[in-house]
Amino acid sequence: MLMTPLPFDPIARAAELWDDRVGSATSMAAVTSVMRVQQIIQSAVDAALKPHGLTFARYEALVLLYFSRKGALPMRVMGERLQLHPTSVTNIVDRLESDGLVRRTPHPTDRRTTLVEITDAGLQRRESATAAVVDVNLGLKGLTDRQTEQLTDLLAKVRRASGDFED
Amino acid sequence: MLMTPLPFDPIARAAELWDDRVGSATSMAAVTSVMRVQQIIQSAVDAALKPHGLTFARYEALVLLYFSRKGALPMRVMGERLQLHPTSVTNIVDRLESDGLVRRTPHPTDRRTTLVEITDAGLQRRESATAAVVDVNLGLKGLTDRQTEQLTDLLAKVRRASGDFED
DNA sequence: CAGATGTCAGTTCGACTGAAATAG
DNA sequence: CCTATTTCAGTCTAACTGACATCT
Repeated sequence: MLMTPLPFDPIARAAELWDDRVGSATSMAAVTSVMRVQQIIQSAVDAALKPHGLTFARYEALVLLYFSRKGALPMRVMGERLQLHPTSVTNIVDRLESDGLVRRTPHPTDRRTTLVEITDAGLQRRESATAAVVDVNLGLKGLTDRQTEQLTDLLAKVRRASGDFED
Repeated sequence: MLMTPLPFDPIARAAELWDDRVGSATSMAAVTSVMRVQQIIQSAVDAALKPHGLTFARYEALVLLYFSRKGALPMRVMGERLQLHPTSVTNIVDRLESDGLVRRTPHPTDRRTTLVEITDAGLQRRESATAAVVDVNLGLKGLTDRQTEQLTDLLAKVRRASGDFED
């Protein structure tokens, strides 16, 4: 969607009002900022992936399989890693499979579980799509490498405190 | 959705693999972190708002009107501020209006534009919902006030560089 | 006339709930 | 019997496209 920039920072302005009327604006501003930056990244990445016939969710699934030791994972594990609802995993794998990027395989020992394996076409698609995504990542403009690491660290603290991971 | 934490930081681990195989992992890790934290916040806020019959998008619209000088704004301005597609504004206002939280009014001079005005019920709903949201904001745990401000500042740099606002 | 504003119809996406089938 | 894994049917949200009516 085409978006013309506002002539001021709407989050900073909302924070002033919030502080006046509600109090504790610092965390509200941070929350709103995260939501907004996610929106910016999501639309940039989706636009970059569109020519490759992928959404960000499907691209993430493809990358997860690519990174896995055997190029294959159980559906349940995919849901765990990507923090997806089981039915969302089914949905996403359905679409990847109908595009031939992924293949369902029976698990050798546990007949309940379905293995999802990335195909050669999937590997190729991941590669071409990644080039597009990297351009956008580098489009995390405005930050030095040092600041980018700071951002990741701060967000990791939030994630850990929210039970996203342990250790 | 119920989520058990992973025993490691999946983003840090992915960054190692990414670095090995793709390069430039720092911005990839930051991007993934933003996406993940947004997901955490979104589901926490949605859960907090559900008893109040609001989604985050509708709550944001309510707050925007509450903050506006006259408690009323044209649809187009709402879309601009909330970065929403015109049809999404129509959709969201439709639902708020059918819940009696908002009212469509003709613009006094420009007959093309529709003003959206927050009702008394809307003001009350915003107030009760805000209590729930503030609890979640304070649930941006793991960060000191100083770190929260740092986070907002870093994200503001990204937003500015992406043309989210000027000045 | 061109441009702005809002709506409508219809599609896509992904999260969700509840239920079921199958297997451990 | 109870639990785990996946799927299916259907709902809900919100973004999007394209078309349109209305108005400046």
